[in-house]
Amino acid sequence: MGKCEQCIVREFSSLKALNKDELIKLAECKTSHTIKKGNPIFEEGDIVNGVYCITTGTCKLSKLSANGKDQIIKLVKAGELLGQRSMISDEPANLSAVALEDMEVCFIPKSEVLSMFDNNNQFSMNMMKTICGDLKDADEHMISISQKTVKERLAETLVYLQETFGKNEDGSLHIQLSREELAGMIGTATESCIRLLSDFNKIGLIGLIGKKIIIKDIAKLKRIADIV
Amino acid sequence: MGKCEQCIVREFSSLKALNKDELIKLAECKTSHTIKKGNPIFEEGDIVNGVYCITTGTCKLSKLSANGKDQIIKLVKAGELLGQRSMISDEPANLSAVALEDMEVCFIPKSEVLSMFDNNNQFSMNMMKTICGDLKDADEHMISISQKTVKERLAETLVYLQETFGKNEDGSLHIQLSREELAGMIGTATESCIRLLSDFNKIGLIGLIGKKIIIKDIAKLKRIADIV
DNA sequence: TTAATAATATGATAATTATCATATTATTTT
DNA sequence: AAAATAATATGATAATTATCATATTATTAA
Repeated sequence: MGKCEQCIVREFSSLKALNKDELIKLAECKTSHTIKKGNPIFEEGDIVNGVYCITTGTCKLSKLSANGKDQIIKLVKAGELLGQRSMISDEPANLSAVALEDMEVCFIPKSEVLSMFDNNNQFSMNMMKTICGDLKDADEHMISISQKTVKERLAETLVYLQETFGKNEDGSLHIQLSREELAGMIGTATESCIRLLSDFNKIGLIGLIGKKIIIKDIAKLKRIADIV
Repeated sequence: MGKCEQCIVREFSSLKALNKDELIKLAECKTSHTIKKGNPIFEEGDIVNGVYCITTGTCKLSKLSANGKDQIIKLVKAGELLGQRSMISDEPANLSAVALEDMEVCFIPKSEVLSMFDNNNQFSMNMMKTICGDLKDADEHMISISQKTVKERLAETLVYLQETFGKNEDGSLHIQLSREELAGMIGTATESCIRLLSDFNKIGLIGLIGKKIIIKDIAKLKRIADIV
């Protein structure tokens, strides 16, 4: 059982408000889990009786729609918490969380989170701020889907992926998404996504080496995305 | 200065957790305001140093995009609170709130809300749940925009408007939105929205009397919207 | 390694939606 | 009430995007 005190990722989430005693208590009740790439942490409809703290790896939060398309709502990375919304709302999960790479997560039971809410106002406030941030992001994502073209959204998403998850030594995007997943993020058909990537490749904005994507002209991508 | 104790709308928001003493204290620090139809309660970029409790009327939360289109994120009605997100995030408002009809609102200063957070856990929890609900709605709205056609979204929105805001004696939707605003809600061009309303009218799903919209076949609208 | 399967790519086409033009009808102002 | 303005309506067309078909290339399983 790892010590939460020595875990650096907690500094990046609401958990940073916890004091030494709270961290010791947390270390005793949390459970650690390994999730292999492609496997779910939880799925739509599951009762999520606590929150997951991501130690390593990244996952997608997505929802499968009637027509079989998987819309990706958000990517969640190490340091962030997962499942707060369902836990707080006392509702089954609205979205599925699936690992995009091998992950390590710690599960913190609901009773523990609620007791931290009671005893640590800063923790509650942090959690509220996080959820408010998610809400703002969701609103902006909505406007983006509604008012930007697929091309603009693809450009925007490529920039986001590089700036949020970085790149490998060869310059390619570190986070590995299939074309289908990328399409699911920007809300379009897989073929449309592939076609536009091809276009971006032809005009030298990006490079495509197998499934890898290398951003070559981020300034121009930003201009296309209209990120001012 | 009205007494919050005797105000029924508080029962419909997070404020329902407040006890008698808290309500008396609230009545002393709140300020009441009248907002005429079409006027803003706050605008994008404003610092919202508290929350508004809506006593009467409905407003739209929207964001003006670069191309001049006003995307409506959400309608907020009597009994609900307004401005929590900005207040909690300590950020300027991300959206504008504009009255769709004459409104009465009470402004509760931030200091008061924070003190209620500190002293009343149920209030904090209610507020969290509300924001989580908003987040869920935003996610679902996003998926709807991304995966449904304009026709499906229009049907969905008409059903929502009737079920949420009711209808007048003549059967027309009680909430009065211009075609432009309706288009802004479903994320399409005004002309497209008008054209589809025309189509719905021709096949008898709705009636159009001037600007008024009368839902004639809600079951079929639901089927089109794919609300199961 | 070879076969089987899945992912990526591209062409052809259809469907959806936006845009521009222009009526028509309301609403407001003078 | 008449003129001016704004909102609603509809046609014509262009642009965007989805869908279906079919290669081509990777990846996995046998």
